[in-house]
Amino acid sequence: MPLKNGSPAPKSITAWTQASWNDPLYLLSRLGRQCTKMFAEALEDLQLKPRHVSVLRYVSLREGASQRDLVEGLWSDSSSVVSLLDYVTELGLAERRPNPNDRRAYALFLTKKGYQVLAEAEQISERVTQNFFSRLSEEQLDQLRELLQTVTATSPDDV
Amino acid sequence: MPLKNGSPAPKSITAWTQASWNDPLYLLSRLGRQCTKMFAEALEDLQLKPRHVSVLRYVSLREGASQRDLVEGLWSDSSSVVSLLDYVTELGLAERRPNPNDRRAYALFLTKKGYQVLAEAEQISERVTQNFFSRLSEEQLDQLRELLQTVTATSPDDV
DNA sequence: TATTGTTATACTCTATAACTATA
DNA sequence: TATAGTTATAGAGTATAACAATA
Repeated sequence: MPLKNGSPAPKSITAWTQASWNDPLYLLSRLGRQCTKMFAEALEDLQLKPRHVSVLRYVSLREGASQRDLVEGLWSDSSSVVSLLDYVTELGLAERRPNPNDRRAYALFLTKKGYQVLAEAEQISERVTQNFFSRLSEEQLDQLRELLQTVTATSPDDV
Repeated sequence: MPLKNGSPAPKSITAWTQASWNDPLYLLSRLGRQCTKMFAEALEDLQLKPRHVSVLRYVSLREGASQRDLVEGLWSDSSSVVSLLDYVTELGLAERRPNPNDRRAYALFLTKKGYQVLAEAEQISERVTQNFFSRLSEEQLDQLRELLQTVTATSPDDV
């Protein structure tokens, strides 16, 4: 039986899911966890988690960034960033170099291997994206992306 | 500077966010965590977490359900369901009654207070929804809901 | 006095496996 | 032999506060 908003829930969906079927908060929360999990599984061969890919991405786009920059960029906290960087550094993907202008801070760089692994991770990301959103047409995926961008840009915490 | 797909990233967005600005996987994952956190904070006065609201919702729509039903419906596992139910039961919101047809299983019900608190939680959910998606028009929110429904219905794990 | 990075710690969530009582 | 529920436990993720070195 169709509900007030949106499409009727497919038969395969459980009664519970029907209850939350029109709740965008629930849908977003659930899909967020689900796609993170899927991405994490696809990354296993690279010994990386999605958060590590975020670190590599960030550093690749802002060579010489400090850990403080990472904290703000990753929507994270300083102690988490320490261990994320410890990890990718141990894998030989990133380096902490001294910052000549501020002896407290590091200047972060990817190694050659770091760039290679990041490229592989990005390919995996695209594969997972195609898989996860396979039921959407290209136009619909563009639409979804734009809507999510709009919400992201204006969420209370902001970015 | 506009990127290949989607809208250009707003000025307030950090360089890092620009990097992930067109990655629907990242957007979904980030917004999912963010809205869950926001909902959790709004629920503090009721002493509930989002997962507890899911439990109440589920039981309210399937009176007499077993814990096993909850496990499947909540995309969870049996031990988590035990503690979630312990919690809402201690708050006097739900009851475990014996199932007359199967002495291994419970039949779950909400108390009168459970229904009242669920109603309050649903109001809070609507408030958070309005707030979180405030930049979307009603039509856009409907669009987003339909897109998320489409993705949900067909994700590999399925429901 | 404020900031960068580190360590220690604790709390929540999630996942697993072993167990009981019933079927 | 399989299923409903429980317990114990361990791992990941997150958050906080205290601290050292430097600004």
